Amino acid sequence: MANKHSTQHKILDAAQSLFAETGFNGTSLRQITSLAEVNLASVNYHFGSKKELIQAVLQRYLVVLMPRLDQEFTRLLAMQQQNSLNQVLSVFVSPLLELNKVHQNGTRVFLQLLGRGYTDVQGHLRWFFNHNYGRVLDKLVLLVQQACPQLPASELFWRLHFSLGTVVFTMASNEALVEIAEADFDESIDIEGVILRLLPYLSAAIAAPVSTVTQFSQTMPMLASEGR
Amino acid sequence: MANKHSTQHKILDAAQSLFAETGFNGTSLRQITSLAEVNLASVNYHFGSKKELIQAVLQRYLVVLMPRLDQEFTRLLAMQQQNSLNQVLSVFVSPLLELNKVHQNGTRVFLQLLGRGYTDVQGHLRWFFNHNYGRVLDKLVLLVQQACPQLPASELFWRLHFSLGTVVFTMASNEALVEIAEADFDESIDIEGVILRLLPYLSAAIAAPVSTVTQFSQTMPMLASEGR
DNA sequence: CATCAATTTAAACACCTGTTTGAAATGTAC
DNA sequence: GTACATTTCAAACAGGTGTTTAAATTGATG
Repeated sequence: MANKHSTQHKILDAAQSLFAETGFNGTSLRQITSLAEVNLASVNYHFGSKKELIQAVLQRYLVVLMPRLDQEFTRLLAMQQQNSLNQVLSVFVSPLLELNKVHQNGTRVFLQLLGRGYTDVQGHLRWFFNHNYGRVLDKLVLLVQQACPQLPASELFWRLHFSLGTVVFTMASNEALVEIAEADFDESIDIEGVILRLLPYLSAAIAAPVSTVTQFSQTMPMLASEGR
Repeated sequence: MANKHSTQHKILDAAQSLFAETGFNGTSLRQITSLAEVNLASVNYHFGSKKELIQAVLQRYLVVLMPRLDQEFTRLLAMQQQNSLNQVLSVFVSPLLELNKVHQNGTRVFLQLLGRGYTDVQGHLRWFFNHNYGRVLDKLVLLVQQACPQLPASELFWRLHFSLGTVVFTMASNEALVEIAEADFDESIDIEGVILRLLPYLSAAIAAPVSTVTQFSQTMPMLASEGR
């Protein structure tokens, strides 16, 4: 029933590759069933609808990743001494890379899918995610707040969203970027390399000094008043 | 012919709102012509195809923005003394905000469209952009390279793309973010405020110290060898 | 007003979409 | 082997997609 060559499994495998590559909206059920070599109707038979298939594809990774993250966050929160921002962000690395045990290239595929979830218009996915895993991410916010006590809450809010954008966008366009990078710099770069390049970037960004300039109009007033 | 209520203009206006909101693939010509209150066939008559319409929507902003950026980049490159990273990034602010003269909320809409061009699978757009404006962005890379001489070229490539992701994602979800921010922190924030918050974030991120760790496997070998 | 080009229009084109149907095939238990 | 539930299958469904066609309308020029 749940063996590796069952119809369900073949559909999930085919779907995740195509979803990651061309997005949820850009992938048709016929493409999926054709790649999986199963009948078109079997998607609706086994998963109900395309929406539920999308959620099932993501759930395969989330049920592994989120408990691991929750465990790490809880561990850091229980620490006596202050955690550095680098320490907080580093706890993502190991749980993310363990997704390679779920499936070949699991880490890359999952992050790509996550990006698709934000950039494709998939309202049901956002609800699904917040409803099931919102509490885990609350712990992350708390940890970053402790690591950067000098940051006002509003500034932290924006910077965490900036960072989410960095990750999500990078993963959504991952293929293209890796292609260009390998052609231009003759470096073979995998998902692990990208994650390791992200860490110092995000650490420095989130902990950046807060700007004293609050209004552009103060420095260049002629622009701010026009055309809006 | 080119007046504000011509069929062409009405199509471009309707198209840019829908494209920004639901992406290029997620928007149908019938939605566009319905919102613009013109006949369906007029899109193909005036623009040729949907692809060319997408390019025309972006071109309206690019022909304003890119010469301005080019001019600023050239000015900075001609300077005798070294430019700081902050100075380099700051030259984006004024040209971007001037897009509000092209159209109401032009800055936000343009940045949203730019993001859609990357996340939707639009190969023709990438070609169109590189072919027409590749040389301008080469100057930017040169400027950042001069401002951060310690950064290897490949590291700089990735960080510039990370930064593009930050900007694009933030603008794509700008409406929602501003709403939450205003409700939670009682601050009124517009596109200008967001751009000003981005500057120190991106400056610190791009200039971050380069990690000495090049392979995660060096620190946790048991993970790297499994499942890939 | 007549002529000719530019534009708008409704209709149809061929193809793709997710989903449903009912019969055929397969697996399972007695 | 017979009965029953599970799964597979080809076909059709209703609706959407970008694009094309040819006729109707409009605009400008002489």
